[in-house]
Amino acid sequence: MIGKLTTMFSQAFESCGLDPRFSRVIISDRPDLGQFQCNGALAAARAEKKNPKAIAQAVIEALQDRQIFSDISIAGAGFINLTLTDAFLASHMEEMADDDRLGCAKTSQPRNVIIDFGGPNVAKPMHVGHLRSTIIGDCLQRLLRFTGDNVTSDIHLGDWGLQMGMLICELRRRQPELPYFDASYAGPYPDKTPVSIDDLEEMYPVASARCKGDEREMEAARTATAELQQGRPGYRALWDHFVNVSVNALKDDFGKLGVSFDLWRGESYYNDRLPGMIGQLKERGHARVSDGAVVIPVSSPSDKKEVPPLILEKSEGGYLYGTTDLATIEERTGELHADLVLYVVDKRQHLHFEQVFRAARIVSFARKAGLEHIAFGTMNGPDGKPFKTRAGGVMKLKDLISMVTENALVRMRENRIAEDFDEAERQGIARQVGIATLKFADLGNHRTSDYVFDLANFSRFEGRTGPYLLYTAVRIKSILRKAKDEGLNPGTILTPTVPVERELMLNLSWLPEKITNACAERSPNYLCDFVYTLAQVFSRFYQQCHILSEKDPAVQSSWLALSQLCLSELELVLSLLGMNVPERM
RNA sequence: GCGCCUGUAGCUCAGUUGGAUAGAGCAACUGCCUUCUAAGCAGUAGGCCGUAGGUUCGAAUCCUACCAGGCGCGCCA
Repeated sequence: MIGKLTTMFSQAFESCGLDPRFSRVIISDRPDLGQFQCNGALAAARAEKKNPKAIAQAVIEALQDRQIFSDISIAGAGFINLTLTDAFLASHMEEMADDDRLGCAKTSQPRNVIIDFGGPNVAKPMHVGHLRSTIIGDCLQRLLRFTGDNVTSDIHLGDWGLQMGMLICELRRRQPELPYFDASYAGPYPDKTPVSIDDLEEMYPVASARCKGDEREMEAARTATAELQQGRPGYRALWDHFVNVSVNALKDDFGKLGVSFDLWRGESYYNDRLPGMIGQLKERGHARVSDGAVVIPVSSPSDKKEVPPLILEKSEGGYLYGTTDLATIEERTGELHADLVLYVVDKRQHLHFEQVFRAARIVSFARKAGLEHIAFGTMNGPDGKPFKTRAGGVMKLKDLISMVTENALVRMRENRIAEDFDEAERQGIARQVGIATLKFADLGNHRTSDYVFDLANFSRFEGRTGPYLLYTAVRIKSILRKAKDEGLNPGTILTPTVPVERELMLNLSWLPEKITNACAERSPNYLCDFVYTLAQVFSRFYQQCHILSEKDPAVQSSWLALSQLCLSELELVLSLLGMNVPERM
């Protein structure tokens, strides 16, 4: 709808000899004065040094199809307020309801987009810190796919860094007799893993602390990492076990969140191309040796701050994650033909991406592709510091999910919801409610702002929450089901009979632009805002217009159609946010 | 030290490219379930948008300075 109106205004601006970029129509923030507004006359007046009211007047007169408006007026300094006729609004609803994409066009120029998110590490359990990257990234892949881009998601597993060396050393300390550590052993190595996921999760913090506290241990870990990266067979065999065990556990976690990836590549995937890449970059004069390390200088004279070079190879021979990141870009823009690569990563890593992106451009790996760091804020505890559990550790994602699911079950029992459903269905509903609580609490915040991780936020069922949205959608499903049982079906959408119905129609008409906007800004919270407002308006409509007992059959079938459209929008947006609506609850 | 980010109701946060009277939710208070699920709806109250200047017809939004907090700054990821 906004698109339609903006197009009309663009033409009007142009025919008045004005720049059409001023013509944007927006949702009115003075609903008492109009449903939509165009403030472009004010901006154009400044550019043209003319009277804004006169420009507004001229634009209005140049407008085609004015019969769709019941009111066009100029107010204040030159605001143009617009109100649609009820007839046009209703016919627009019909149009949306008839379209299986609800009026949301697919892009005519699909891009190859790669989204890199999740970012879990081998041997480290997924914790609440991974939540944001995962659900923001997943939302973006759903969104861009819906708008027509060709999206590939890649988990980019952290399977190749120093933590691997630490783990190798830690296991060697504990079980030195294993064949993996014997350099003279010729194989074959055992098929059975020497460690479980629980072992790994327990070992990593111990190993990490030991290395931090002891320079010799750290040195040993670095050496082991370098040997692994150079292909020492025993270490590679051991590493395979670490990775397999971790990936199985990760698939389980991501499965619970309803998140999937097209590619499960890790840093190790690029290992073989690193030496060649570095050699080539040295030859081409982009990389040079500095303090024993191989680096690409990326600073530029216009920098306000000092930008350190990107280190490709450490002085003792190991690679860093920037090295694989650079190789990854070469592959993504080359073999994978990416037009756009999104990195959904904590904003504290901003400088790192600045370095990597600059390096990629300097060495021409970026080609014409856009490289974007989709930064998000840090998750803090109530004390403003990174979140810790009461015991002082980080909370595992697995435990958080069980907690929200359990909370949902408790609430269902209290409210006597789903009492007569079978156990499996009740569990299913609790899971969906739990996940919706979690995702909405997170996605509802603006991406870049830090936020306080408060367990209460993830256990709330009233107000602006995921469960409220599911509840609203489920109530609509229930009405439609009952209507169907009585032989009542959605029909033609008629002009509104009460103000709240008109308001519902207006909100429904905003969907396509809200989606476009969320995409353009890579901001899931715009979708959250929209879907919450829509649910609120529907709830008011639901309160005021009793559908099943409506006497006038034409009005009743119109209301059913409107409810159906509302449900379709809710389900669409919730699915983009990664939430499923139960059939009943 | 340099750089980046944040500061909006008691609390948690929106505010979509400078617009008219700054919005939600939670918490508080008042009403509404013998009609579609009360995880709901209606209403009351709550603000010097960190502070001070500046640009503009117009600023929470842009610029400058200051205050407060967070984060980052060459061989971790």
